[in-house]
Amino acid sequence: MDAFFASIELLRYPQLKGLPVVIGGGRRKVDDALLGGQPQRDPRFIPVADFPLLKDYVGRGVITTATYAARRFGVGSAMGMMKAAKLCPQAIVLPVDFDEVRKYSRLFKSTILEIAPLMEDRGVDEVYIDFTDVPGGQREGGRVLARLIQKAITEATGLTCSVGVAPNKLLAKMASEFNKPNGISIVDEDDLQSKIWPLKCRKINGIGPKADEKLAALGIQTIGELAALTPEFLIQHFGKSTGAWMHEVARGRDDRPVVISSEPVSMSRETTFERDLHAVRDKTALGALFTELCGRLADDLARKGYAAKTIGIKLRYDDFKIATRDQSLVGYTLDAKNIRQVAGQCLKRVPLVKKLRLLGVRAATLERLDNLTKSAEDGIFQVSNEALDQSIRAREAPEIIANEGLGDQLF
DNA sequence: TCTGGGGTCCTAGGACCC
DNA sequence: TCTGGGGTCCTAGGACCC
Repeated sequence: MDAFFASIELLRYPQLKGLPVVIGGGRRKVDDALLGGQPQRDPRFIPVADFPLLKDYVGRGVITTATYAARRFGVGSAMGMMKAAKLCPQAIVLPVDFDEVRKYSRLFKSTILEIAPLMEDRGVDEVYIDFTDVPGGQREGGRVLARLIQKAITEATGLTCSVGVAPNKLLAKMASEFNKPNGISIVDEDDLQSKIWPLKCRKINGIGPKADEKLAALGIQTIGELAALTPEFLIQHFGKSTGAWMHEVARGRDDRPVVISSEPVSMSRETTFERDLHAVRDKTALGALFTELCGRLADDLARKGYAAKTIGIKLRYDDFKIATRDQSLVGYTLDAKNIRQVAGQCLKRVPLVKKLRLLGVRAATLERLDNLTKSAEDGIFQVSNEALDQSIRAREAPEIIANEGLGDQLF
């Protein structure tokens, strides 16, 4: 979907069309009292001058999406708001409306499914579609069906999307970037040298900042240059798995299937504080936030029908270093109090000297509640709170307390 | 006043088991 | 006085993606 979060807001506030708008923000939201909470005011007629500007934004948020007008100023996804404000102070800033995003996400996906049933979900605004066997899917190399899908999505949502058509997911993903917004791009094996090899390695889905930096240090900038390297050389520098993979993708080869359904692996809740917190000085606030996160995680598990065998925590310190700890239980839980208790044990094992910027709680090794019926016949069971307590007690006396006893005082 | 939140997958060492 | 070869599970960290 093109500039998904921003485009959704433009449906609500069409008067902002063509203007630089950024969506995002952290805990300290823009003053949206003006925009939300006033149902009597028709959003379409709120004067542009009444919208909050990026230059007035205060807080730690990042940009989720920028309209194409804002992108011209160098503003883009994942950029800190403060940095963006310097580049484009006059941009209008709006918070993410997650309910609305979910609504449109479901809408465009169900529209696709009516046309092509083999769809892989890749997040709120992206999917892979296998239309090998969709009737008419091969006409004009796929262009006819791509157009049909675009049209159906726009009719259903008022939003545009860009489609890449290719023999595999790797190339389709790259192709989808070629003609944004509202574009279609068709790439096949014959286009490898002309369309793929001139691209930067970073355009490969799976090569991020670290791998790109390493490649650059080896003098490799483009996918064509990557393709010229031997598998032995790549394996020597990137390891057996990554090296062999790089050799394949540089040739446009990818045999991953389109996966139409999958089970979640983990669920988590985390929050970045408005200001860095100290474990001792801010222990009341921290404790309350911690309990709140555990409660929200428990709600998520219950709503989606899962229990977890592993509970973990995540901290980000003021220097941006991350620490994680986790603990597996004898059984499965989705109880907020259990989660809070186990997560509290994890917290005792991590140094709490530096100030904290972020705190998170994670549930992993998930099992569907349907598979956890009380009967032990299938060998899986919902553990009782008593058994869970035992499991927790058996693991007390944490190995490292760099800050002797501090965790105990706190949690 | 730089730098969100929710995910997946991989690696690597150690425990433990057969 | 030298010490297998699987396998699984647990834990911590890190790269990457949307």
